[in-house]
Amino acid sequence: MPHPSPTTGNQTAQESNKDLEIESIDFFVRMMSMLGMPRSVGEIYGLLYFSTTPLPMDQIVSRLGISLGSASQGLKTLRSLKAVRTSYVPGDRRDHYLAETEFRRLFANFIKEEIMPHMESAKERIQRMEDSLSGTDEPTAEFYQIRIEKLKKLTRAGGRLLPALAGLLKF
Amino acid sequence: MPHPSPTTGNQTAQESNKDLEIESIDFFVRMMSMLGMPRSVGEIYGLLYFSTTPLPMDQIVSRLGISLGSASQGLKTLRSLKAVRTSYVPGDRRDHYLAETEFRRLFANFIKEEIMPHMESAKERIQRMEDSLSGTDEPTAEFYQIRIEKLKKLTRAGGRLLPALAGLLKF
DNA sequence: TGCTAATTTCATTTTTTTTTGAAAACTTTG
DNA sequence: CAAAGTTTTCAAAAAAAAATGAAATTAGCA
Repeated sequence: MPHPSPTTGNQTAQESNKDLEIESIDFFVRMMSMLGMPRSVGEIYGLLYFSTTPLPMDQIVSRLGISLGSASQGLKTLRSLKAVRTSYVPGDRRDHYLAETEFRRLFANFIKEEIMPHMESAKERIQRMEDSLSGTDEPTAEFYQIRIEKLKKLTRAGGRLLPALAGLLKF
Repeated sequence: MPHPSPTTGNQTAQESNKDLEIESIDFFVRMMSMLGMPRSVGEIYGLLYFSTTPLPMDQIVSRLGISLGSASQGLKTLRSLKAVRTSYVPGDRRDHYLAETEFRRLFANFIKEEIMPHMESAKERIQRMEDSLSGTDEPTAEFYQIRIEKLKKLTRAGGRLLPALAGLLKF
């Protein structure tokens, strides 16, 4: 089973603990998929999470057996979530990636980037509901108004609670 | 545009406010999809949410233009989330569905049913990580131990916070 | 500046998820 | 208990999402 260190001769630390790595990848693949992220994103983060050294993309590709495209795309996603960052390695032209492991920050970022924008458009949609209701004076108008009010409360609660969530995480 | 009441002659209240209905469906389709639910589930809930009367499945089918299979499957999902319930309508053999609108309860249920089971298996996976680490005495063992500890804290925090979340929703 | 390694992009393919629709399984009632 | 109405199930089709890989782009270095 040939698995030589592709460019740099640096692999000793990661060579062992294959089991750990596998469990980690498994763990994050599931975790990420709960958050609606594709498999490859979980795999990459899981690999980096237990890596003692920053890894260049081509090592991520060869170790995970995924394509260059997936790796590039996945790293882009992880970067935008601030879940990985690059670290400079002298004498190596490639970017080396490192997992960001402060979950509180990661979580806060996820909510801000992925959830809150939806809350905004939800509010607009509710506004449109009210507009479509105004001018109606049928007997059921009150029923609709109550339902709309519930949605408002829901989005209001969400809009306040979600950003506060990360702060509640007492890691 | 033929749209006769299929079996019962009861449609007056819903006939109007098509706009409201459309916005509602749109709203819940997006909301549900954020929670990983298929489109049809959001459509059904969105329709029922602004319906002044309980609706039988065949009306859900014809109003949304989805298949019987989707409707049956979607209602099953919504039932299991306690997001809809059936109400008895005298002289009608069909089940009539009603949206459950207490979001706090819905949310609590969602967390219990859809999220917590994953937390459990996450804990098992972390346990396996620790097992695979024991017996190693390489210099990097401490690094791994710290990472594992972080995961433990994460799942612990999640396991406590998530169930408490619904309680925090001050609707 | 020109050359090459590294990375990104994106049309295509593959995989996964969702929907459909028709058959099977119930259920009520005449 | 049969017939008609209702609901569920599930194999197949359709749609959506993700992965691939090769071409295009970018960036580092001589």
